[in-house]
Parts: sequence; structure tokens; C-alpha cells
Amino acid sequence: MAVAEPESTARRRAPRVDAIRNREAIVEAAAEVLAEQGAAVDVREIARRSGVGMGTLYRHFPKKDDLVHTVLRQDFSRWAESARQAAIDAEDPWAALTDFYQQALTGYARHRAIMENFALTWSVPDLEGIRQLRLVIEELCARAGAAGLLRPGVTTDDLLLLLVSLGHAVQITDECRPQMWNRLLRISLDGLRADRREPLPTDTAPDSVSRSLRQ
Amino acid sequence: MAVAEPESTARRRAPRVDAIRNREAIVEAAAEVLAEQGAAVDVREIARRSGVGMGTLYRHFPKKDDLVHTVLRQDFSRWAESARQAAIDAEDPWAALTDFYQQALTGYARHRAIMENFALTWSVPDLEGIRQLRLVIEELCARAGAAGLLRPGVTTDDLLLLLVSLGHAVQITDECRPQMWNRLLRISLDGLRADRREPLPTDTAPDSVSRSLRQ
Amino acid sequence: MAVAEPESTARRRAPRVDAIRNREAIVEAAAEVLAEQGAAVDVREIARRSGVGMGTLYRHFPKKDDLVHTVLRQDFSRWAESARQAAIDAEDPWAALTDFYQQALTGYARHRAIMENFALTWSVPDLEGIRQLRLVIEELCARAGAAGLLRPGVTTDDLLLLLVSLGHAVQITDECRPQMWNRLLRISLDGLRADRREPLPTDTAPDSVSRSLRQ
Amino acid sequence: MAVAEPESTARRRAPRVDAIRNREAIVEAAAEVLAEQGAAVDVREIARRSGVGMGTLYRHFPKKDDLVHTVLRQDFSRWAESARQAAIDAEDPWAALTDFYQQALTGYARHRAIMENFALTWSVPDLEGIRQLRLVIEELCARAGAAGLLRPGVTTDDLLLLLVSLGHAVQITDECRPQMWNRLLRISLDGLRADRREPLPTDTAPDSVSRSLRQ
DNA sequence: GATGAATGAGGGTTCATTCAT
DNA sequence: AATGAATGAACCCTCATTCAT
Repeated sequence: MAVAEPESTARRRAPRVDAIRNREAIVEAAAEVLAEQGAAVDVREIARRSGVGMGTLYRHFPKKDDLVHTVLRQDFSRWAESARQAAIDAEDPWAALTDFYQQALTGYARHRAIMENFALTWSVPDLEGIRQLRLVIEELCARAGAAGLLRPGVTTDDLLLLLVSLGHAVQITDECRPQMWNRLLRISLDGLRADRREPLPTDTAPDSVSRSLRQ
Repeated sequence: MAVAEPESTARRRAPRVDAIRNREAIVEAAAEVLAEQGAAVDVREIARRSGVGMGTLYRHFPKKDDLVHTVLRQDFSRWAESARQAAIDAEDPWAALTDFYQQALTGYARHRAIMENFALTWSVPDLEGIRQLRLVIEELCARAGAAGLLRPGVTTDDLLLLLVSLGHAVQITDECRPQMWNRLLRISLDGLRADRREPLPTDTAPDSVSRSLRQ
Repeated sequence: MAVAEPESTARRRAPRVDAIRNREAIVEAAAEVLAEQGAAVDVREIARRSGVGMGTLYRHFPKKDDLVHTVLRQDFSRWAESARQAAIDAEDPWAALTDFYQQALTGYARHRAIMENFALTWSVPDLEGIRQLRLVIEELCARAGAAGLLRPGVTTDDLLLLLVSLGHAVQITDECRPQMWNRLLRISLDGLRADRREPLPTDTAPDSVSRSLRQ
Repeated sequence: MAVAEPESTARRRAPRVDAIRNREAIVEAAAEVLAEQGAAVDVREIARRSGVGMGTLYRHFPKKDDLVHTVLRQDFSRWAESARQAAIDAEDPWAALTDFYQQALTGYARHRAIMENFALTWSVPDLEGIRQLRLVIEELCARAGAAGLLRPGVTTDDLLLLLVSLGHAVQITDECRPQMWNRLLRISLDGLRADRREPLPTDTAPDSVSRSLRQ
């Protein structure tokens, strides 16, 4: 079983070369289309772009959802990884945070299906692949907090929601007004800095928040 | 039918009373449904709720889009007005700004079709009814700027984009985590205050922004 | 409410004339097709034969199953009624039984969907419309039993199963060998007569039955 | 490849061992699946259970029908043989008949594809493998007839149709009401006995039969 | 003018059969 | 020869829009 079997292995792999290529073509085409048009695309469009028949597509992904989830998991992962890398490369905790957002918003925020799905984070329990991204943010939050750079009271959830929120801003402006969202990012990050600002209230009761909003 | 109708004007008014009533019923029902479910709703659902037949609906609004736009114009107007009122009632320019956002995000941010449409502000030229909202923001921006409360360089577009961005946050969190968005609002508004913060760069070139992001 | 409203009634009925005609055309075409080809038919075929579009068909019957069940209910009813009538018209209890089978097997046994569905009587609890047929048989069974004509021990279930069984025989032979099934019917009915034959065992244990089979 | 192969015959035999094994595996798996689910099964299911690829399956049986027919021929044969054996083992001609039905209905009547196909006996000319079964019945018919035990006028076709008919009864009841069909068998066989009953009419004209049905 | 029935172009999915490896 | 991936026609169903009454 554990013995190498050059021939049988080759025999089994041979047909798969094409299959793998097709599967990849499908996922790639799907990622493209999903990024452009969101999850509502016609499956036939994906098949067309990937150059395979419907049957092939459905052989690899028995339900449209399977394909969509596969793409989302992959793209969320890549997204999380690229953003995480940007954070790691940064010199200090604050730069890590800013670079994280910068990268996260530059790379994938125009991916429609990603954003559609991301938006469900709060209403659907265990969403595809968001965990990874959340972990990255958690770490950033901890690091910046420990360094005393982050405004007290700011939570991972706040940072996550800020990401979704800005991601949406990117999505709707980047095509016509590239980088316009960067100004919003700047503003928000400034609001997040510790400085001499008072901490955010721990609760979110309308009264306390709205009172404090006016300072 | 073939009879002469001297008082045609008077005669025509009578049926119009019904027509107007119908039109209003349609718009009202549509507003309700569009708020709940977004623009993807089945036209039948609108007809059902308004109590008119499909034919009537399509007589008043030859395309689904016509109805949607009509509703959006109306609801954007109401939205703008309610937010504007909150701003007017405020004591000072900064309170006007915060109250504006508070009201704007409380009142209509859960209106799905509004938000869907609002998102198109930057990619579609002259969107239904957004103008009014923009005017309100423009005024707020001017007032707060004149009072030296607003961070220099902040534009109406920034405030508008912030509104869309936070509106999205409201939409995706308010049901499961009510008021969570209020924290994000607080953060963003803090980032907008003049204080001792340096002005936002006037351009949005990636370099200058990203350089300045790290301060 | 209970007041007659000639005008409004007419107004409301007017459009329905066509709808009813269509609905009937659909049901009629469906009955025809289902009789010919069974429940596996393409919905498009039914739409085509009834001369309506897919949408119309689905307006009247939101699921294919709804249409199928409607047809089955109707045809089972008609079947039960025609067979029951034949039984009523008969002179004596035994003639009632024979005429019932004669009519039942002549009228609907070639209806493929009916037979497909009928076959499910024992595996599916409360099948469409079979109840009526069962009631008729129950009555026949009681009458013939009371008259001492029916072999003791014969149950309604026996008679029902005989009907399904012979119905199948009709279905598979009537086209090529019309009336061949009639011989089988004769044989079975003779086996059901009281005469001087011993009663059927009440249980169905293989042993007792198979022992008695050899007498 | 281009090398001469003098012992081509010998060389060809080697691979055939596998081929034969495969063919057998396919037929066996097909028989199993066809018995369980009828001829409508997905070909993939057969390939899966037989452990061969689709290509292999289709090499041996170019059309699904080819495989189905092969299986049916085989299973009809086995069926005929098992029933024939039961008949042979019986002591007297009548026991032979009853044991034949008992065995035939016990052994294969739950084989869905067999029954589906059996049903076509009368509408399709020279059906797979039914001949053998027919021969068995012919013999039984002759033997019982010669012994004066079979009601005069009963034909091989009658007995065959009775078998299909009861086979159907078995199929639809045996799972939920095991042996219920045995009662029907008893009834039918009683109807077949000579006793002092009048002969079956030789023709099947509705009139003569239905007249005689009421006696 | 109002009504709601009719239309039919898609959208997701399955499966007998073919074909490259 | 064997493998199993690829194909695409056909299936059930939805919904924006039109049309007869």
C-alpha cells in the first residue's frame, strides 16, 4: 500500500491530468465570473468560460453551491493570506494594521461574491473561510492593543465590521473613482488610534452611544 | 362608448381618483416590499400587497424599473428629509453632523432597495433622488467646515461614501447585533474631527495616501 | 356579501372563462398523456397538447405533482363512480361484484398513471382518491358476503389486490389481445365464490397457505 | 506494437480472462441493481457496484439496453429453472402447478426489472428469455390438463398472464404485507381447478365472457 | 382603466453515451 | 482493453412582461 507503484500510479494519474486541468479551469472561470457578477451567475456561463460542458461542471461540483463555496473558500483564503502577509511585513503593530487594511481592500474587495458572502458573516453562523480572516484580525487587534496603539475598547468584531464596511465602499467606488476609499480608510484608522481619545463605550446601547457621539 | 362626452374633463377625473388611489397603493406596497427584500422581489408580490392586478401595475409602471425608481426617489427624499431635520434640530454644527448620521443610519439603512441603489451612486450617473441627500450633506459639510470642526480636506463625497459604507454595516448587522454599527460610526466620526489631526491629502493617489496612512 | 351582484360577478367571471377553459384543457391533456405514458411525462408535452404555455400550466398547478394528483383524483373518482354504477345496476350481489370488476377493468385499467399510482396503495399510506374505490369494494364485499355468495374469509383487501392485479393484466394485454384478461377475471371470480369450497385461511403465513394450496 | 505476434492467439487469451471477469462482474452487479430498482437505474450505479469504469461497461454492452437484456435473459432463465424444479419435485400434476406458482412468485417476483419486462410479453414480439418460462408453463398446463385437474379451456397464455398478474401483486405488497399475495394465489388456483365447473369459453369476446361471468 | 391569466426565455440539474488517456 | 472524465439534450420550475376580457 505504502509501496511506490510507478506504473499503477501513472495509470491512475494519467486521466486525472485532464480532469484536474478542467477542474481548475472551472474554478478559475467561476472565480472570475463570481468576482464580476456575484453568486447569481448562470452556471452555463461558468461552463462556457471554462470551456467545459455542463456535465463536466456538475461532475466536479454536484451543486452550484458546491462550486461557489469552493471558490469562496479559496478566495477567502487567498485574501486572508495576502492581507496577513502584508501585516507581517510591516515594521510595527500600527503599520501592520494599516497595511493589512490596505492590502485587504486592494486585493479582493472588488470580488462581488466574496463581498456578498462576507456580508452574511453576522447573520449566518459559520461562513465559508471567514474564520481565517478573523484570526488574522484577532492577532492584529491583540498586537496593536498590546502596544497601546489601539483605542481601548476596540474589538475584533469592530475591525471586522470596518473591513466589510470599507470593502463595500471599495466595491462601489473603485471602478469609477479609484482609491477614493483610501480616504475613508484613513479617516477610520485615525478614529481607531489610541491617542488621547476616550475609550469606546463597552456597551452599544443606543443612548450611551449616541450621547457619547456628541461628546 | 361612441356617445359624445361634452364634459369629458369632468368624466375623466372620476376614474382618475381610482387611478391615483391605485398608483399610491402600488407605490406604498412596493416601498414596503422593496425595503424588506430589495429590488429582486417578484412583481407579483407587489401587486398582491397593493391589491391591484398585474395589468394595473404595469399600466402605471410599464417596467418594473419604473416602479422601483419611483419608490426609490420617494424614499430617498424622505430619507434625506428626515436626516436633514435631525441635523437642523441639532444645537451646533458638529452635533448636526452626528445627528444626521445617527438619523440617516437609524431610519433607512435597513431599507434594502435603498441601500442597493445607493451603492450605485458612483457607477451610475444621475441616480434617482440621491441628489437631495447629497445637498444635505454638502450643507453639513460646509457648516462643520466653516466652524473649524471638520478635519480639513474632507469632502462631501467622503461623507457620502461614509454614509453608504456605514449604511451597509447597519444593514448586515442590525438584525443580529443591533447598534453594533454605532461603534463604527463613533470611530469614523472621531476620525473626521478636526482636532490636531493633519488634513487629509487632497489627492487620492495610492502613494501619498498610503504613505500618510502610516503618518 | 351574500347579496347577488350581477355586474361585479360578471366582471369577475369574465376573465375566468378562459382560465377555466385552459385549466380544463390542461387537465384533459394531462389525463390523456398520463393515461398513455404514465406520470413520467415531460411537462412540456402536456403544455403542448393543451395548447398553453409553460407559465399557464404552472400558474394552475405550481408543481408537476399538483397536476398529476389532480388528474389522479379526478380519474380515480370517475373510475370508482363508473364501477360503482355498474354494481348498482346489477340484479343481485354476485352480478354486482362481477359487473363491478368488468366495468372497473374495462374503463380505466389502461390508464397508466392510474395503475402506477394504484400500485402504491400498499406502500404509501393515504393515496389520492383510492379511498372511494375502496369504499365501493367494501360495500360489495359486505353485500356478497351477507348473501352467502362470497367465499368465507375473503376480505376487502383481497378484492382490492385482485383489482390491482387484474388491472395490471389488462394494461399489458388489452392492446394486443383485447379481452384476454376477461378469462383471468372469470377464473379469479370463480375462485372467489362460496360454493362448496373451504374458507380462505385468515392468516397469510406461508405454511398454512402453501399447505392448503395443495389441499 | 508493430512487433509481429506469432502466438497472437495465446497472447489474446490472457487479457480475455480479465475481460470475462469484468463482464461477469458487470452482469452480476447489474442483476442486483436491476432487481432492486428496475431498469430505470443510472448506469453509473451499475458501473460503481461492479467496480469497473463506464468505458469498460460500454465496451461490453454498447447500449444500456444490451446489458439490461443480457441480465434479463439470464434471470428469466434462472427463474424458469427454479420454478421448473419446484414443479418437477412435486408429487402430482396439481401440486406441480401450485408449487410452480409458489416458487415463481417467491423467488423472482420482487425482481423489479424482471417484472417490468415480463409485463411487455404481450406487446413486444420475442422478448428476452420468456420463452423458457413459457415452455415450463406449457408443460405444466399439459400435464394438469391430461390429468383432468385443470379446468377445460385454460390455456398456457392464461397461466402466463396469471403469473404476471400475481407477480405484480407480489411486487406491490410483499414488502408491507408479506404473503398477502398468497391468498390471491389460492383464490386464482381454485378458480383454475376442474372440479365440476363449466369450461372457460374458448373465445374472449366480451359478450360471451361477460354473460358467462354472471353464470 | 382594471384584471389576472398567458407567455416563454432562461436557470439549476440529471444521465445515456462518447472519447482521450 | 480499461478507465472515468466529458458531453449536451432534456427535465422541472420561475418570473418579467403582454394581452384578452
